[in-house]
Amino acid sequence: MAEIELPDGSVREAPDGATVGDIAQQIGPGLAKAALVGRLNGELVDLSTPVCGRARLEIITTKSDAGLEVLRHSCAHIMAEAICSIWPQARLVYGPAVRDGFYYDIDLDTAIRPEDFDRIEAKMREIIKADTPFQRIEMNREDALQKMARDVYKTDNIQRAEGDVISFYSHGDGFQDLCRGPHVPATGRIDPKALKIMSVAGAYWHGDASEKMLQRVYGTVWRNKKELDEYLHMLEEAKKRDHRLIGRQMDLFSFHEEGPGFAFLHPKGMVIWNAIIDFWRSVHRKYGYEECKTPIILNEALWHRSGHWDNYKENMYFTTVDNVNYAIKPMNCPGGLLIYKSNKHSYREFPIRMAELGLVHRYEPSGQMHGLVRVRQFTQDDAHIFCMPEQIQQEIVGVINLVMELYRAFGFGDYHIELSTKPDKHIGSDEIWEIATSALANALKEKGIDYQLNPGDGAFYGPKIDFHIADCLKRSWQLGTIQLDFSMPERFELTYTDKDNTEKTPVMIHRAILGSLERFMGILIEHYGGHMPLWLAPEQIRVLPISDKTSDYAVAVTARLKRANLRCSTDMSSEKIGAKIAKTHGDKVPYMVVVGPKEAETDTVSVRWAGQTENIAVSVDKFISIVTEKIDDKSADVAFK
RNA sequence: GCCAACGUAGCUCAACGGUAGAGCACUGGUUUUGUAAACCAGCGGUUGAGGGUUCGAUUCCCUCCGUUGGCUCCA
Repeated sequence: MAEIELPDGSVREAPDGATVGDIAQQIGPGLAKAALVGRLNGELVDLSTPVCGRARLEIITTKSDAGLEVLRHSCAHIMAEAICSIWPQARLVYGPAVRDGFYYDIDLDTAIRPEDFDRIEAKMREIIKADTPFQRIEMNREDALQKMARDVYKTDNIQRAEGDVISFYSHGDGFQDLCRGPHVPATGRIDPKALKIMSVAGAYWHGDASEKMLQRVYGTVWRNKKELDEYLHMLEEAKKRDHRLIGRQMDLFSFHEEGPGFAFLHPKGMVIWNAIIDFWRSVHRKYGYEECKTPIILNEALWHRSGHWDNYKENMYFTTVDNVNYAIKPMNCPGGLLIYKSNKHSYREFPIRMAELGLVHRYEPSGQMHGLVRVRQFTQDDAHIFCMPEQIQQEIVGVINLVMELYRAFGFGDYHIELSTKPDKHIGSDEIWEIATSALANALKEKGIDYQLNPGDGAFYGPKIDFHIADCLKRSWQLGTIQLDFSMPERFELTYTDKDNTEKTPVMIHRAILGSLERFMGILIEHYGGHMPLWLAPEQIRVLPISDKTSDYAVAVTARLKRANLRCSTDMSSEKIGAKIAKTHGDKVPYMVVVGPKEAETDTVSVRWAGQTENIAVSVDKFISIVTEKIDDKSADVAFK
C-alpha cells in the first residue's frame, strides 16, 4: 500500500501503483475534475504518475500559479501542433510558459503573420475540442537521441536535458514533442475561449545573435474567458499610459526622422525636466555635492587611456576637427578625472563629491530604441566621489540615503537592490575587492536593506549596487547605480597627499540616481499616466471664465496666480464651460478654477480638480495658499478640502 | 544589428489598381454660455524617399529611411 501525506497533514492509503489522478478521485470527484497535475515529493508530475510507498502529494489545479503555468505549457504544445498541421515543414525548437502566457520557437522558412493567428487559434480550438489525452513516453537518452537524430534542435535539447530518462508527450492527431512535462491530462482541459495568439517575433537560437533567427510565436491562455478579457483590458490600459502617446497628447516631447534616438523636449516637457532638476540640485546641495560640467567632445587619446576605446568603441560616436580625432563622450568620468587632475589634492579635502548632469551620446542599434527610455542621447545625473578607502562605506551610505530621498519624492516607494560582486575577468588585488565589496555590503547592512546578490556580475574595475524601482504596473526599471572604481584613478595617475605626506591613489565612486533624465521622465509619465504630481505638472492650474463677461476677472485671477509662482493659463475661447472643463481634463491639468459673475463679486474661485466632478468655492488667497503648500510638500494628493 | 509588421492632413484612422475621405486640431463667423466637448463655413495631402511593373500605383514589386513588437545589448 502507498501512504500519501496530503498538504493538510492527513495521510491516505492507496494501493501501490495508484496514480495521482486516482488519489485525487479518492479525495473527491470535484478535486479530480479540477486536477491538472500533482506535486509528488516536491516535484510536479502528471496525473497518470503512479504513487508507491510513502509519499507527499499535493493536487494542483488551475487555482494555483503552478497549475496555470502547466496549463500554459500544455497550451504551447497545442499551439505547436496547430502550427505543424498548417506548416508541416515547421521544426519545433523550444516552447516554455512565461509570465502571462507562453511562446514556441519555431524554425520555419515561411513567415508566420498576424493574419495567420486566426487559423492557428481555430486549429487549437479543434485540438482542444477533440479532448485527446496528453501521453508521456519515456526512453533512455541513447534511444531518444537515435529517435531524434535527424532533428538538430531536439538533439540539442536532449543533450542539454538532465537525467537519464528522456520523455516525450503526445496528444491530438499523432503529434509528439520532446518535453520534460508535466502536462494537463487532456487537451480538453484548456478553455478554448481563454486563449489568444498575441504576436510573432524573431528570436535567436540559444539567445545568441550569431545563431539562426527563429520565429517566436507568443500566446496567452487563462483559466477562463473572463480572466483573458481582464488581461487584455489591462494591456489596453497599459497602452494608454505609454509615455510616447502621452508625450504627444500633452505636447511634452517629440522625435523626428532627422534625429532618430534624439529627443526634442517641448516647452511643457521642459517644465517637468526643470522641476526635476531644480529638486535634484537642492537635494544634492544638502548632501554636500558640488556641480561641474565637462565637454561633450574630447580628444580620442583620452578614451584610449580610459579604456573606453577598448571596451566601448562600438557604442561611441567620433568626429574629426582640424585633422585631430575626437570622440563624443558616452560617459562623463574621464572629464571628471581631468578636473580632479587640474589641482593637487590633500586628504583633508576628501570626500570630494562632484556631480554632473552630463549629456552623453551612445550609439544604439536601430532596433533597440524606444521612446524616451532608450535613446542615443541622454543626460545622466552623474556624480564622482573621490575619497580614501576607509571612507567608502560612509560615502555609500550617503548615496543610499540620497537615492531613497529622491525616489520617495517622485513616488517610487517600491524598489529592490542588487549587489554585484567580482567577476572572473577583473583588475585589482583580491584584497581591494574584499574591502570594496564588504564596504558595499556593510553599507546596505547598516541601512538594514535587503538585497539580491549577483555573484560575478560586477564591473571589471569594481563591485556595484544597482537600484531597481517598480512602477504602478509593477514593471521593474533599473535607475540608479553605485560603482566602485580602482581602475580609472590608476590609469589617470590620480593622487592625493595623505597625512604621512606620501602620495596615494584615491578611490573613485561613480554613481547615478535617476540614471538617464530622459528615461526617468518617461518612467514618471507612465507611472502617473500623465497625471503628474502638482509640483511636476507643466500646467498646474487653468482658469476657465464662464463667458467673456468675466474675462477681466479671469485675467486678474490668472495674474495673481502667476505672481504666486504658479504655472497657469486662461481658456479665453468662446466655448461653453462644459467644453472648457472637458478639454482641461483631457490636458491632465491638476486644477481648474471656474470663474463667473458670482466669483467675481466675492473674489473667489470655484475649484475643481483632476478626475473629480466635485467643485468647491474658496477665496483666491486661500486657493493660492493651499496649492502653494501642496507644491512645497511635493504632495501627490490634489484633493481639495 | 537581426526577424516580422507598419508608414495616407498637425493627431487618430478610412479608401487597397481608376480624379485621396472622416473625426479631432487649426482659421473665420454665429452663440455669451454655471461644471466632462454648441452650430456653420474654411484651411489643410506630389499617400516616408527613390526606382520598377502598368494606359493608369496610396494600392503590386525592389532599395533606402523611419516607427512598432520581439531577440541580443543596455541608462
